[in-house]
Amino acid sequence: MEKEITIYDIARELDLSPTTISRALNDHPAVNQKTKQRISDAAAQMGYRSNMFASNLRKQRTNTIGLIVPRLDSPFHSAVIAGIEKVANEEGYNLIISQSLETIQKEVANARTMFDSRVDGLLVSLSFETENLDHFERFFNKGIPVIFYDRVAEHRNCTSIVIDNLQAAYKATSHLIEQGCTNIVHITGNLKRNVYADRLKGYKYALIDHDLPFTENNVITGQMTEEAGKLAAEQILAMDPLPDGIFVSNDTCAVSCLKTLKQAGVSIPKDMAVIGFNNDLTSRVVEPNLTTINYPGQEMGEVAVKVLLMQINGSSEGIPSNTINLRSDLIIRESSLKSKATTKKKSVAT
Amino acid sequence: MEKEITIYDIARELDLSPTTISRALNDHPAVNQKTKQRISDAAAQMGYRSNMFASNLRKQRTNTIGLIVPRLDSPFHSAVIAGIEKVANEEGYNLIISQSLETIQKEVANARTMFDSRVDGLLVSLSFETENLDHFERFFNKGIPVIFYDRVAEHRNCTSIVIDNLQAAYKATSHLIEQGCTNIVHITGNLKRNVYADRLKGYKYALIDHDLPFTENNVITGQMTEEAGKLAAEQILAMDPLPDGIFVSNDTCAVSCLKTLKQAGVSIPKDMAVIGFNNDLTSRVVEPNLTTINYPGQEMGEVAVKVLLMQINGSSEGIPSNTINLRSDLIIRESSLKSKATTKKKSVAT
DNA sequence: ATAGACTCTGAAACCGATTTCATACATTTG
DNA sequence: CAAATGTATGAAATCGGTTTCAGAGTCTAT
Repeated sequence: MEKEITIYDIARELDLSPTTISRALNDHPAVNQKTKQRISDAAAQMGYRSNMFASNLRKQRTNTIGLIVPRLDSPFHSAVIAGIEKVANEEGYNLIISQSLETIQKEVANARTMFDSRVDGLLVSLSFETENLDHFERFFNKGIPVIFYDRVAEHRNCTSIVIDNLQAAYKATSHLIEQGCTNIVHITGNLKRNVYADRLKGYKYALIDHDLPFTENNVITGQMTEEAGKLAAEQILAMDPLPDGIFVSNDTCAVSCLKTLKQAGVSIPKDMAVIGFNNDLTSRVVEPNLTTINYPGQEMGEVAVKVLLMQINGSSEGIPSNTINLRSDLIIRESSLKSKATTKKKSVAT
Repeated sequence: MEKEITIYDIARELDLSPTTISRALNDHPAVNQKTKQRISDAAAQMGYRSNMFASNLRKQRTNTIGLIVPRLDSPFHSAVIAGIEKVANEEGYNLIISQSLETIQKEVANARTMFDSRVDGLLVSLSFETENLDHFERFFNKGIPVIFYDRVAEHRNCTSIVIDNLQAAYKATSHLIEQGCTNIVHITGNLKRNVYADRLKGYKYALIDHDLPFTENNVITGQMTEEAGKLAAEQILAMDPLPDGIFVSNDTCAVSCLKTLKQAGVSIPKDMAVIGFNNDLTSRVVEPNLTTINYPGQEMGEVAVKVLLMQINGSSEGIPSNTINLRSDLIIRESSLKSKATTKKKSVAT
């Protein structure tokens, strides 16, 4: 186990050329079956392992995909990463991960590192601050596939993986309206990001379609953190009249908001019905249990890698699709049920 | 941006040898300062980027560290990974991540991939199933540093990063006893893993030191998942007499157990006081809020990488320490307060 | 003045796999 | 039977940095 075995050692051992060894190990058709078997056996017996660097250097390919996420310590992104790792691993690809911590500066630096690491493809979920895609230009120029998921941006030759945020928000808001809410507040994140912009639209269209007025004053934007939920609750408590429904763009924030409202003596859902987004564990823990949108994180990760690998291997010819929509569900729990209807599950996207 | 620039291109441009270019870019002392500056300027201007594969191939070093975790979608491991990524990134190291999904079979496969990827060092938190360290032998043999964190195992030349699980569990259990509990159940995970074995010991010693009997029947082992918490609660409800305190080895499981007990009509903390472990978000959401051990995940990740990098760079000579203990705190909340003491924070480890 | 030390630069070998081009031999076809 | 086709293998160039060894030029000390 001391010295590394190379194809030259195997070649010497079997009295063949390195060329043939290389071809045999790559299952090249121009090598005799019996020879292949001999070589394969010898390689295993000698404890040979391919040197990826020599191989990559020559092939100009790395078998590595890069991933840039806003935060690693988020339930949603953890689920996505778990899905990504699973598929990448199965397909024999390495995964390099880095986080932007929601800043454009780190996102740019990460993109550069990924580029220098010569990843074969890149998966990205954008930071709050990102305004444009200049830092990915080099990838586009070199034809390295880039796929955006969840927090996406439009680009001529990039595929995006999302859920139908507009429709999900529309259903959530409509559900509140059906429960009798007429004055609904929406708490959401940075509207530069499609996920929040689309949810706002869904909220707005639902109001309009049900002949309820839409007003900017009922939209609170923030960081969507635990802290932000608390602040939003305080803002809500200062409203006059008080709203009777709240639709929040993520569960962490929704739960913290709900808790703060409760502490202030608001009865949920009687005084105010609340809906979150993501179906995190906390949505099932908080009391009352939180109505929310089930967001298929793991599946989103798996799909993203699969599509990326197809693009890397050039086998995505027939599939021009620029945006892939995953299904999401409205999960109705106590926090939104003003009427005593039985809990049910509604499917809202394609 | 089409063709890649190499040091040969720069050499030709400046009428120097590739040798000098290489040395200059690596800040080798034997190159004149002015020459270095010229080269550095030209490199920047020409858009040069080093080819890591050529470099790695020659240097037999990869600037990459590997990470094997049980699950990527766990709040604790997410925090650790965030810490690891932060430091690794700052120090210019790439990170390759894979998950064992708690199986020995995947852990072995992951270790092999990491080895073939020639990582410079490896960080590992063991799976439930792992019995021995045979799959890391090749790393030991080649002198590639391996560091275990959280779920660790003893090995002559491996450093471990942990918290003092025994002491934390001892304090948690003692706190329950101080609150008047005399019949305490302990819910924990696979006792092959140090974290669970040590917590069991801490629980046991606390009982003994307070002259309370220890009995196997009060120890429930399981998968520590949401589901496992529910099952444990059912098992507890079938006990006669019912216990008056429960110490659970993680928050997810504790919360689910607490919820199930509440639904069955048990009053928390009056009938049963409950303590968890980890200080996950859910511990602050559940009602009553869960007393728990604060577990410094992010810090653990940061320390683990720092120590690993010291070992990689051979600068850890003076530091023989084989185990590094991080501080943890008992965070007292409502779920354990039978008496109406004010909430306080106790520090329990060094 | 000259050996010895010091500073800076370059030629060429090297890391280990892949790939192009050539070739030797066997087999098939007209 | 000669030409064409197919099969199996190898020599050598290549990917792009790094490193060893040698050497040229400059400076210090005896």
